[in-house]
Amino acid sequence: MHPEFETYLRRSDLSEEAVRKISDLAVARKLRRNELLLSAGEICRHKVFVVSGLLHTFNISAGGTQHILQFAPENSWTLDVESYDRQIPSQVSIGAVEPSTILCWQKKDFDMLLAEVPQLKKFAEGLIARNIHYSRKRILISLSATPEEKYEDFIQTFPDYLARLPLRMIAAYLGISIKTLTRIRHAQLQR
Amino acid sequence: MHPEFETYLRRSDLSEEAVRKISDLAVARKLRRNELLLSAGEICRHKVFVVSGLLHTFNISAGGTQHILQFAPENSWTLDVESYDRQIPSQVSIGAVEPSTILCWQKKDFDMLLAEVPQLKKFAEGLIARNIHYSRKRILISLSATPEEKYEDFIQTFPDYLARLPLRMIAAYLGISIKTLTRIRHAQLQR
DNA sequence: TGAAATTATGGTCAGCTGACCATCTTTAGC
DNA sequence: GCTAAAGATGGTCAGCTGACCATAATTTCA
Repeated sequence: MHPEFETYLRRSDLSEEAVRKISDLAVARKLRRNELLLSAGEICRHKVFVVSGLLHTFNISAGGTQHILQFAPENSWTLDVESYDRQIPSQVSIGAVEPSTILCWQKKDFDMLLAEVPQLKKFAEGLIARNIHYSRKRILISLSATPEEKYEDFIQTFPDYLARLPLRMIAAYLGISIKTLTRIRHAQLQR
Repeated sequence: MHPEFETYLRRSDLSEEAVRKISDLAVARKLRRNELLLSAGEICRHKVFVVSGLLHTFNISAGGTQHILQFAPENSWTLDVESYDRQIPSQVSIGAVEPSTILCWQKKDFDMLLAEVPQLKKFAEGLIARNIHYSRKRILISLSATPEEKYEDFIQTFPDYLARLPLRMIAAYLGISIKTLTRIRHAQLQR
């Protein structure tokens, strides 16, 4: 039904039965470039898996500046976790950076799957742990690193994003201005 | 055995049997002011509950500047999550800001409790969700807020910390210099 | 393919921020 | 209670950073 997703799940040691059960409840959807999956103010009602393409979770501040909380490339998950968990309006938007294909589960269906498929529960816990570890790292970097160190860490951590994202989005993710990012890159060229 | 902790657990609807089972495996410990519970480089081997006092999780960067990831007041939990989960050396230290009393569980004991006490598992999941929501908020603020907005948000979110913490620690938590924090406070006095 | 939009870079400048140092106040701990 | 340490504030200054504007290159999509 959703072959790429099923391959992804099987790699994580889920049984064929579990894979089928999960996959059967997913609904596929395509997003055009710049199309929004979730707008700030709406309630996030779906768990989302990215089959192909690239999404980003962002917020536009009062002055109109964009700030990016997360990128979600193929074979990753995304949603606004607070809005999804509590079913309250989201503070952020989720949109497609590239044309993308995604799978969506209704919250009630996914909750049911988590309750009935222990392997999925275990798998989800692993994702959550990774998420927590990475958030900690990001907070520590935002506290301690210079703009140049932030950029260096970014291209080390996500080597392929440099070619897929406009620089202004990298700046919006790092919390520095595009001008500062350009200056860093210019300085690095001199070396 | 540990009355304050047991009261805390009971408030979260854990059965008396569960409370007893969890409490029985805890070992109490006292920390003097500035005493370290975990030093960077060590492996975090315990789950820790703060009965009284105040701990902080921090990192000292190359230049000698302190950066604070988290405060843990009475009735909260703390540990270095990545070091604990993977049993690898920690990048951060945990120390007592105030003289404190804590409870410690060995990782293997707590893992056993999580497996055998479903109510505890559920409870822990709630804590994890709160942690994730707050981390997201903190990342968004670090990306988008001015130093003054960060300070305002801090005293809104943690009203009582202002009286318990030296300002330099608040600055170290917000990722701004003590000088900038002083300037903000000075400016606010003028109004 | 071609026109419009987006993107990247550079110049300039104001001003915020942090580093360093000194002073005064408060707190800790014996 | 007393002494030493820690903390908070202020002055000064260099320089990093972002805002604004212009230009050139690239990409999108009709």
